[in-house]
Amino acid sequence: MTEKPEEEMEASSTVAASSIQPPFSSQTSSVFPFVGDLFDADGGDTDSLGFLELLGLRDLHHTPPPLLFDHLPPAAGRGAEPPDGGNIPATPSSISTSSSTEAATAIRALTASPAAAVAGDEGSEQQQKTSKAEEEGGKKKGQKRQKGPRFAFKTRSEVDHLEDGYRWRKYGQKAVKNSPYPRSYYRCTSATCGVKKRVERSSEDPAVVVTTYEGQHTHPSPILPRGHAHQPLLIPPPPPPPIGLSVLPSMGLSLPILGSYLHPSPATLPDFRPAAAVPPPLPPLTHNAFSNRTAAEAEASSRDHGLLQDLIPSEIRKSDEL
DNA sequence: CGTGTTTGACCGGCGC
DNA sequence: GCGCCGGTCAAACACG
Repeated sequence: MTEKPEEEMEASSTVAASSIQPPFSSQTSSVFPFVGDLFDADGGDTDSLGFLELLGLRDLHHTPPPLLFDHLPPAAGRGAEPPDGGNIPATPSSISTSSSTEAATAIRALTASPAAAVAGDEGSEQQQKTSKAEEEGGKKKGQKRQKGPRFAFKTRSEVDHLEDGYRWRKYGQKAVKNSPYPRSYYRCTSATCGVKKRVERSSEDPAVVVTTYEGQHTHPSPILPRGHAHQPLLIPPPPPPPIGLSVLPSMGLSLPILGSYLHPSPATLPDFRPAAAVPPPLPPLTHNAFSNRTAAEAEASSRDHGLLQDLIPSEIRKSDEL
């Protein structure tokens, strides 16, 4: 409720996220659809490409892919309203185990308003504390404390907290009004990273987890979860995501990647555009996607494509290369 | 012992 | 000004 204004703002600026059907089979439905409109703001040529285009999957987009969102109940997460929580479903293991079939994830990328984007910085860590200073220093009371870029997306998963390659520390949990499910607050464990994320289940559809990322990772390499160290998560050095540009990995990226996007170095955010600037979180990769390739293989490819290969099936990659 | 989770309290923003 | 609510802190606890 109180967040409505904020969210509405985001919603208006971000528009509904269009989901793209993953090139992968339904199994890898964990791919996320990115918000086309959102990124559309960036360039006019992005017809229905949106995020994917940014990711460089233009070829894939040439065919308007069905929106995953369509699968989600309109009301899920308050429907049009951007749910506050959005997390990146990045837990390959979780996804693969829990929702290989219902891994369908819809992403809703939300970005803070331009002002927010500008104001938002990695300092989100102490947003609360700093927010005060900010408000006093420059912001007005009427303005809600704006944080760094935010994007939220929905994921169908049994697990609330999806692994995205980064390590998160839970620092709070609160019951949310109008929702039987509590909202969990996570913060990147990296001392220098102030990225936060909120995770909550949709009251409309318990199967849907809404994850909201806030801020950008300042560290290039995501940390693999302890228990998942053996997982073939490829985390190539974060390709400096040209914000507001066009090269964002689209689907297929593992959460780790997502993290990278979240972490475009502050230096690259000079003129950060709210919607187009922030790449939406990547969809939780399905382990399946990885399983198809060997780590070595992926690694090799990662050199060329960075993270995309992880997500994109070789077939698709081929087309991409072509 | 280090790391992460749980949980109640506290703080601040916002609407009435 | 008051109350509600979201968000965060921090101590206690659990686990490997």
